[in-house]
Amino acid sequence: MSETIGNLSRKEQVIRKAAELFKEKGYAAASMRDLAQLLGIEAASLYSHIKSKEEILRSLCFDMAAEFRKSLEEVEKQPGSASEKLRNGIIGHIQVMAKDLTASAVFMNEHRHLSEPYLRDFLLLRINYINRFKTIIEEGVHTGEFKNSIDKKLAVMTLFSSLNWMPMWYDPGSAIDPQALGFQLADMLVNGLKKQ
Amino acid sequence: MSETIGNLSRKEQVIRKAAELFKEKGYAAASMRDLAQLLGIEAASLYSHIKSKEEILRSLCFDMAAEFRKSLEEVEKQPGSASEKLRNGIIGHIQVMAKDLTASAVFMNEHRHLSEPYLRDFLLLRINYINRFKTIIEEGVHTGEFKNSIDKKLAVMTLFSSLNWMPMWYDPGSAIDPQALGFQLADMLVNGLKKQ
DNA sequence: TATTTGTCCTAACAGTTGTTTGCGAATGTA
DNA sequence: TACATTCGCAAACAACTGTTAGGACAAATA
Repeated sequence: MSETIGNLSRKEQVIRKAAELFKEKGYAAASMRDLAQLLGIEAASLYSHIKSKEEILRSLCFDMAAEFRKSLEEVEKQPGSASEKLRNGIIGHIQVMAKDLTASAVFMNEHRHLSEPYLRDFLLLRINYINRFKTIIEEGVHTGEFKNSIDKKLAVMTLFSSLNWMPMWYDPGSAIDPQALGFQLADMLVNGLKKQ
Repeated sequence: MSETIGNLSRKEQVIRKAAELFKEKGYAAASMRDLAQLLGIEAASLYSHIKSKEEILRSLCFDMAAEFRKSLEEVEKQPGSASEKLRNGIIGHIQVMAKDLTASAVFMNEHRHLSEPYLRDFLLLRINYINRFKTIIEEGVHTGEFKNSIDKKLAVMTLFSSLNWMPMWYDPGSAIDPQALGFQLADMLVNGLKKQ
């Protein structure tokens, strides 16, 4: 048994479908009966695979968080100027998202429905990640690469806003592929829209 | 009757508090009993002032939409280069948001819970607004002010992502005031982080 | 004074929520 | 063959959902 259709265990199938549902309707508005119906089973049967609705959300949020963290660590290892690091950080972030747009959307929009103490843990991971980007920006301001006229909190928040909304509008079947998207996004944020 | 504490009718008080609640917990997770408790009354009493939960959401979303529209129309009237128009559009958008950060957050995050046909209407207003910004960007590319290397959809979506997340992190009591925020945001998006 | 309007109440409704229990059937392993 | 595991079901649970009905009291209006 344990058919692992397409290399996915039944539990993984449940979590995947849940991610789609959470993305579409939002965590709170998505019921376990909705989810069961999408999988062609009864709601009670879900509990053969998962412990609770929130366990699904937790696994989606924390798995994504781990991916982001891994990506940033790679970037930090490599030497280079602040703009190069920032550029690589942006590209890495986009690539992680592009690997699972659905989970990314849930990660971004639904994490607030985590209960304590998970919510606290999640937010700590998040602020740590953001602060490491902020450090890169501060480094760039310090070396004179970046303007010092811009508020650093504003800069880093604007950066993450741009990145984190990508899963909401990006169509993976479109002309621009994830890598090119990362390149262009990095260019736009670092160099701006204007010709120089 | 009709005490209008602080110039707000009871209905307006209900809608305001609802906005706070919707922002904090999300529309779907916020119950009418939660809202009633915040106002110190029973859930049933809310219905003396409003027709339904969704009516509150509708009024929040469409009132904000009208403000954004009004602001953009002002900008379009005035002559100037594409970067000037874009800059003014950004500053206007930020100012509208800053006037009501709570309603702005709801407008942005909770509009999807509108039922048809309101959702459709809302999305039409939104795409129209976005397209008018896109036109400004295209104009800038055409006149050679902006790079033509950047995908226009990407550019406009990145712009809106940055703008729309502002209510999530901006602290109105902070050092940077809404106008300076608009200036800096416009500068960052048009000219980038890098020194020129 | 009489009447309307605004505001809130208790009680209740029908439906939905996440989840548990106990069971059965099929599949894989010994 | 015997056994364990996986996967699913029906039925039920207590709690919660948005909302309605019908009434009470006070302030504003006539």
